[in-house]
Amino acid sequence: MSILDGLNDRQREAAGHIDGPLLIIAGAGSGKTRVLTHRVAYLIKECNVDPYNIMAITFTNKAAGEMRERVDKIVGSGCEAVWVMTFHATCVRILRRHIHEIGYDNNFTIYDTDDTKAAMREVYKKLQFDPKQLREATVLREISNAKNELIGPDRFMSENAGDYRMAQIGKAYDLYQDILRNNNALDFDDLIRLTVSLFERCPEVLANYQDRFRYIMVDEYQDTNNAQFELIKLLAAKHRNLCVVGDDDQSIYKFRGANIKNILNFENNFSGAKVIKLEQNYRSTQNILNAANSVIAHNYGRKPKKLWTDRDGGDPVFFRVYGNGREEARDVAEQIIRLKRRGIADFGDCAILYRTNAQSREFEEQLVREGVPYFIIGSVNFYSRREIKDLLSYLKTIENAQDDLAVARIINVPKRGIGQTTIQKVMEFADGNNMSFYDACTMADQVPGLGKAAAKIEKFTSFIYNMREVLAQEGMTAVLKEIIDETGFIDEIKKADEDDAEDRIGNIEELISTVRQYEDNHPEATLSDFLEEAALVSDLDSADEETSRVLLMTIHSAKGLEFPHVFLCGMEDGIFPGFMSINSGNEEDIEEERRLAYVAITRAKDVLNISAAKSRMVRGETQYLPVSRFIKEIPEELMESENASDTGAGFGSHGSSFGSSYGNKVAENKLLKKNAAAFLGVKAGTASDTGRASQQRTAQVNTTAGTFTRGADLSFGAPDYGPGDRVRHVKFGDGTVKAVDKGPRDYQVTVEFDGVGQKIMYAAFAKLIKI
DNA sequence: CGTACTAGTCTTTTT
DNA sequence: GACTAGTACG
Repeated sequence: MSILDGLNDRQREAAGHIDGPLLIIAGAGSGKTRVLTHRVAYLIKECNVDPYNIMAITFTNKAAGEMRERVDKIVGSGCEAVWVMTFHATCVRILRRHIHEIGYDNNFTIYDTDDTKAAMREVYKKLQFDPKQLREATVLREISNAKNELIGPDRFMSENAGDYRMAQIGKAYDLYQDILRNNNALDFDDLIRLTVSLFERCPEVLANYQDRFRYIMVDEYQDTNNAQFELIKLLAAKHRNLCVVGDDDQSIYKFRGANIKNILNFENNFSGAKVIKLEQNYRSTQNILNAANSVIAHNYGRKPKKLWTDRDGGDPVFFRVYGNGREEARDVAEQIIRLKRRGIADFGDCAILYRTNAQSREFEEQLVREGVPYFIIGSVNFYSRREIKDLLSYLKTIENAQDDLAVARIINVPKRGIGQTTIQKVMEFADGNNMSFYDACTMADQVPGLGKAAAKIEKFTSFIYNMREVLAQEGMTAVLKEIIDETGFIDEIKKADEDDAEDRIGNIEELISTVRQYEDNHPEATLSDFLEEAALVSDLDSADEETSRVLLMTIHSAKGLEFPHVFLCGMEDGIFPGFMSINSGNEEDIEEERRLAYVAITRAKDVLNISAAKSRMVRGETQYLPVSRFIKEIPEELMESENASDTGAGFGSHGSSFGSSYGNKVAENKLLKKNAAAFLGVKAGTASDTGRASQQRTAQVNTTAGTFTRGADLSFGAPDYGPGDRVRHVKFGDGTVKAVDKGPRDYQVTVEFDGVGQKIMYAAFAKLIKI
């Protein structure tokens, strides 16, 4: 009995092809992970390949983990030596060993997007650039693009000397690299780029890895950028046993440098390549596949393929149009509840997908209101939350204080009375004496013009010094707890703002237990090992631990996942496809969005619900957008459409209650919004109590102004509840109002929440609903 | 030096 | 609408 039994013919052919370049075009749901894992097992078990000689590269930790697990299962012990890692982790591993050979320090830290922005702000200060003329984000994007093309600062500057704007960017690039270098830091793009340059400049290092990795596999090959392509090409050059798996129709990462040509031209780049297509889909119903096939057929220049399944028919694709975004969200929540109640699906079988993260809020609100358990993936990565980053910066500083940005981040967190001017002075001193910021801090008494601040800095450095002792004696969990206790970190958060203090403290607790777990599982690991892992982890990696909750995520995050019931929302021109791609006038941008639509549709196993809204709040403005062009690309006979817009004039519906005529509704709404705010403002001036009269008055205002009295506007009006009333909060649930106090800006409300306890919050912020 | 408020920007998508 | 950098004031 062979390992390859149980695969279909195509899959078996792919997994069993061992020598020479191989391209596997794997349609959505065609079992590509299965093929990859079986191939690894086959190499080891039946071809006697040493696991040490095999490498599999993925894009996400999740994919890597999954593959590792499945290989373990088939092969059993002995496959630990196989490298199954992300591109970034692979490069880090190589660079940690060899980067000194191209003049860097092996002990580098890794900068995430936030750190990168901070570094760029530094650049702007030094070069006296004006962010209004040239945005930091633009420069960072250009730098990233350059790095993906393996263009360093020198080449960038010489190639762009003629163009003023680009020359400015070149200067920024150059200084940005200096700053990273001084902080002993690499950004994500550097990890790849410098590995390539290591290989190019040190042939013996390259030869070493070429000999080691005789069999190389790359997952999601359509997402590789040029730097990653070079990396693979170099590694595979000797043995040419390169197997790449991908789907050109699912290439959705152009914005971060992915080059779809890598997969389209694979046969040209690797002569003698074999190409195998996997077109049988094991996931979706035929109806869903037909919809996906019809949409993607509108793209040009793709590798022709057509998914098929033996799951005949199935439900039609449901398409509903709502009056506005809130109706859409509410109805999706209700539909999910109905599915659950009828025993058709569990919460965990449902996923809500959208184009942009900003769309998640409305769904979150409605799900909370309906009491549906949910989990949002990706809005804010755990490790980039402020309190977490602060604590990680402490750990970084304790580990080695070479990263100026990390030190500067925490030197006054919690408040130590060390202000911006003091930091500035120390920085100048550090620059002038060619030392790190932290080293300058340790000799604060010699920095001119510090005065009393010097003593405060001294206290800080001696604190760090003590923590290093604790780390050495008691380990990382202990230091982390010590930092939190000694600095009064949690009290500071409690003091700062009442609203999300709970969340933040919860995050901190989670960090502590993560560190403890890590320490337990890796007794030999150092603090820097942990920090490295933290730098390369994303939110998505924890997705499958969430079992019985509705998952909310962007379509990008959903790639590679599948759900019995998918709700694909916000299908409007301007949202999906987005304005950017419509306005660019470049058909390629629309094609990229269409591929994204294809990815979205093919996530659904059993039922696909698509929805759009006639009007929607975008960036604080109501927009009226037409139904997405992609909807029209789905044949009518596959769809069941419904106009689900709420025609009643109740709370939440736009326009109708004002008896407005058609015409320029957007402008009209803006005007009404202004008037409503002004009206409320007047009332606020006179409302000195929270008694019944003002309650009624506000209630009246609310009906008149409809949905316009939300958010900041409300801060002028008195709340429509008072002590003793029952209220509902989106996060904390139901509770009883204890007190309402008028504060300087807003009403402070004290509520005793059932089971959650007492909270003090601002009325405008809390958005409490009287029940 | 810290705060409290204002003005301006921003939105695609993420390893 | 949300967030952030910048500014005026205590």
